[in-house]
Amino acid sequence: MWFPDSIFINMEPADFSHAGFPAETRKKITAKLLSGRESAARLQSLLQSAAATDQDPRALATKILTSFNESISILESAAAELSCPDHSLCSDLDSGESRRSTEVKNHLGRANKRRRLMNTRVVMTATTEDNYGWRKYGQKVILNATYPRSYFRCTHKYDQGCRATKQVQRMEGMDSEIMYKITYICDHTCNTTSPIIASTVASASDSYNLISFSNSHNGRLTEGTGHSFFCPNDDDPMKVRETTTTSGSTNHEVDLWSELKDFGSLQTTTMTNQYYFSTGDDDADSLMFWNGCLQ
DNA sequence: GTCATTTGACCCAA
DNA sequence: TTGGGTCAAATGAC
Repeated sequence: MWFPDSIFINMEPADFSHAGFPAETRKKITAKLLSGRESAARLQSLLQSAAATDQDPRALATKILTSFNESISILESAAAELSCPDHSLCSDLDSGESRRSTEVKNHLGRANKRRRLMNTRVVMTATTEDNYGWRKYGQKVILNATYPRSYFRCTHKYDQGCRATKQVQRMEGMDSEIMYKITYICDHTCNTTSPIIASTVASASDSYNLISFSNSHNGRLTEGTGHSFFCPNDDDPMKVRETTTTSGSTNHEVDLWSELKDFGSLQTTTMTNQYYFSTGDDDADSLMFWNGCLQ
C-alpha cells in the first residue's frame, strides 16, 4: 500500500510552556505526542524495510492517528477553557476558522445594506489549520444550500502571486455535528512555511470526525464532503488526478480513495460519490486527515 | 494608519 | 437569464 512518506516531517517538538496550559494538560499532550512519534518512527522503519515483520503497519498507522487525535483534542479542550472559561462568548463558526472572541455588533444605520444583525465577528488568524495564511474575499449564497459559501485566497496572492484559493461551506443535514466542506483550488506557490501534513478537521468543538474525498466527473470536481485535496506536484496517476476548471486553471486532486479503500482499519460508507472515513474510534474527538501535498 | 471582513456589484459561463 | 466566483468600497478592530 502506498503511504505518504512525507507525513512525518514538520513534526517539531511542541512547546506548550507559554500557552498557559495546566501542567497536567501539558503532561497528557506530551505523552500522547511521544506515543505518536514513537509509533510513527516504527512505522517509518517498517516501511523502509523490505523484511517481513510481525507488526501490522495499518495497526501502527491507526495508533499514530489515535495518538495525535487525542493530543489535539486535549489541546482544543484546554484552549477553549482558556479562551472562554464560561463559554458565554462562544459562537458558531461562520467560516469554520473563527478563532478570536467575538463582539456583538449592531449593523443598523448602514443604509439598510446589511440585512442581518451580526452577533459575531469572524476574523481569520494569521495561519489556519493547513498552516497557510488565508484571507476571505467573498461570500455567496448558494442555490439550494442552507449556508453560504465563503471564498478565501492566499494572503500572498499579491506580494508573491500565489494563486491558491479555498472555498469553505458548512454542510447541511448534520445538525448534531457541524461539518464544513473545504475545497482547495490551486497549490500554493508562495514562499511560506510548509503545510502541516496532518491536521484536524476544521470544525466546531464536537464536530463529526470524518475524512472524505471528492470524485471528479468529466474533469471537473463534482461532489464532496469534508475536504477535497489538490496537489500539483505529484505525477503519479495512482495518487493524483489532474482536473481542469472552467477558468482554465489546472488543479490536481489527490486520489486517496484508491489508497485508503484497502485500509483495513478504516470504516467506510458510501453516499453518492461521497466517501466517509472514520477511525472506528467512537471516542475520538477529531480525526487526522492528510492535508497538503503528498509527494 | 494598517489590515481584515463584509457585502453589493460586476463578470462570465452555462 | 441565472448562478457562481471575484472585485472593491465601506466598515471595524487593533
